Amino acid sequence: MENKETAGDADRPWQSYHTVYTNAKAGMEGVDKERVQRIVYEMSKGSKYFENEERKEATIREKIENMRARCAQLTATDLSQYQKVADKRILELESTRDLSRIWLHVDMDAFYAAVETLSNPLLKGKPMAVGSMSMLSTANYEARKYGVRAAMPGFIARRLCPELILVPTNFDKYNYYSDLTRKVFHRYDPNFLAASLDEAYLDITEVCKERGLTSEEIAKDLRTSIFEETGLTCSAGVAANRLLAKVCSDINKPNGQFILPNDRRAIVTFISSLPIRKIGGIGKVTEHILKDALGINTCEEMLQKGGHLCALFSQSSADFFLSVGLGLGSTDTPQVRFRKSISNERTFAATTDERLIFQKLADLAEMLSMDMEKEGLTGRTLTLKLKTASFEVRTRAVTLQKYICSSSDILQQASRLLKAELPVSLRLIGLRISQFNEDGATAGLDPTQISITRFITSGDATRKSTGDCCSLNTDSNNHGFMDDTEIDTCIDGYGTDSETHHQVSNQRIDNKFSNMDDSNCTSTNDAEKSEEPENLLRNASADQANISTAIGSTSDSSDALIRRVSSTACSSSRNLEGNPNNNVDGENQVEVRSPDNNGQIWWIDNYKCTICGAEVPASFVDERQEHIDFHIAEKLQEEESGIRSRTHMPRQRTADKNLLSSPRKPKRQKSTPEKEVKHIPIDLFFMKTNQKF
DNA sequence: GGGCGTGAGCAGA
DNA sequence: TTCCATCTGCTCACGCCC
Repeated sequence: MENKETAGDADRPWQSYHTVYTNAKAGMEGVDKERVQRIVYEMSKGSKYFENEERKEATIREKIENMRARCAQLTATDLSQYQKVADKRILELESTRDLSRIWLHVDMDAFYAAVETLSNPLLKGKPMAVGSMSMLSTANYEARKYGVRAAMPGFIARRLCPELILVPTNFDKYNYYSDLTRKVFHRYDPNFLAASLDEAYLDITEVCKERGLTSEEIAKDLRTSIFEETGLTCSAGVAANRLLAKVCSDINKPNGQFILPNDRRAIVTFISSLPIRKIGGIGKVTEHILKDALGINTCEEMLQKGGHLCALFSQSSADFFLSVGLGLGSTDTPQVRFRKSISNERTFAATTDERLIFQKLADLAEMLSMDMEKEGLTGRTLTLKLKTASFEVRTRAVTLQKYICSSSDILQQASRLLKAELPVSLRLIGLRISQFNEDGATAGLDPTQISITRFITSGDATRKSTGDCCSLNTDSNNHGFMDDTEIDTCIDGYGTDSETHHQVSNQRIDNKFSNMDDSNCTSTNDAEKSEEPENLLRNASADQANISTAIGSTSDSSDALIRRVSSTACSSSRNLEGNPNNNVDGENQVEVRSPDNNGQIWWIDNYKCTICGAEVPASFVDERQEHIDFHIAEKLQEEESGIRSRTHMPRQRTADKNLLSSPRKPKRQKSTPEKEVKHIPIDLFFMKTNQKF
């Protein structure tokens, strides 16, 4: 992909090692790219990761060769025909051009790093990155001068910049500052689209009119407000659509802005020389393919090679490329869209130990179940993701008759999928649930049975799809919907029982103030060391017995399941580093005190926040203060907006069994994103639109 | 042929 | 010393079934 990768490759093999680390990014203009590329290559060479990258590269090369071959087979007549198709399509696309709106894209400058510098001014002016030795989330501009950047492993970054300061992520802080920026955005466009914690799109058409200001003045005004109210700088881009606004915001980074007039000629001129990689949606692979197969380097060339694009790509892809060439993008404010999947994945030291692997699977099932419960989700497609020791990624999916959300259901199905892959050496396991129940129907039900069941249980069924959904396995009515396959799974699957959960929980507590790195997941933590293989086997047997009992629907098993759900759900709040379980003891969790009406915060047992359940020992003075500040700010914002907080709903709902019979909250109303201790999933804010237009 | 399920992969933050 | 993440949306290709 690099220009120089030809004759000198034998002497400088790193030039053909394609990584994202050498791509131009704001603040990296003066970087010695060759040095960075050499170091990245030398540190990666020979590793399994490197070998896998080479395999992937070979696959892409093969794809490109195929495309070239197909190109070569095109006759002049074929090309003429495809060119006509392209010309027609270009006219159609052009007719959709909308220059009536003014979009502004705001991008906070090195957001996480900037927030960390605000909290610790000693970091100012020093090369610093947020993340761990495994992976960096972002780097400040001082670090970028050395070639250090987001998505780079920390150990490589350290080699590039030995004095680099590494700061662990703290999503509480980022959420807090993100909320502050959003209050500002709201004043300019109440319907702004948050693309992530540090990015947003605003339709400023109306505010320009109302205030009688130009888009440039509005952008300047907004950036000033952001700085005054947060102490953080941002960059802005203004253009006729979101695709262009995003490109524009990158031009004068950091702390700058760029205005592209709503004028067709200006847009076409701007886009014509733009490298295709600058466009959102064109990543490393697409760039590689377009460049090497078709010789397309700039957006203008998308139009020039329109015939080839129509010949070689699907209609939707060709449309996207052509619209990029025309500088078209979304101008509408998209409808609110709900999330389509929810997942969890964890990397750990590669292992072939099946007991360990199943234990990690159980952890993930538990975490996923809690996340689903928090959002009141049930789904029926479960996807298991595996990354082998050689970095090969496999996914295995199953679509069920019924919607599930309980950890035991998830684990049963996931175990089935995993068993088929054994033996295998794994370094990552992930679980994803999709195909959500749009209807808010009850977990465990066959979707075809929803209507009639609702009818039968009218007035009561509605409560069952939210936080208490996981307890539905205790409902004897439910068993009518369990099919033979599921019974098989229950009998031979790796279930979990409360004892196993207890051990899992303890393991997490041990790590809860450590960074979110491999150490959380490796097999060498204390809790797992103490878990003797015999105990694991006993637990596995107990799991099977427990699940079999559940099928039998005895009241004992129901109670056990309720206790299990209750104890795990009580620990739903995650700590700052993303550790998913604060559970100490299911028994202790029953007592939950509400915050007082004045928003005062105090600590249960001198370590647990009464509002969100986050555990911060007394010795963590700064962290405690930050935590309190966060809740106070949250409270103030709620009072201002008049929106009732739902922050600790899941905790209360599951902790108090009496609430199991209370009416459920409306399902997945995301107009006000939930504030959690854990960072807010990006997609809750990101109303992703069709990139093709 | 269209819908659905599955698996792989790309992209972005 | 450390040794390449996590989460989500989306597209595409393929096979199966009606």
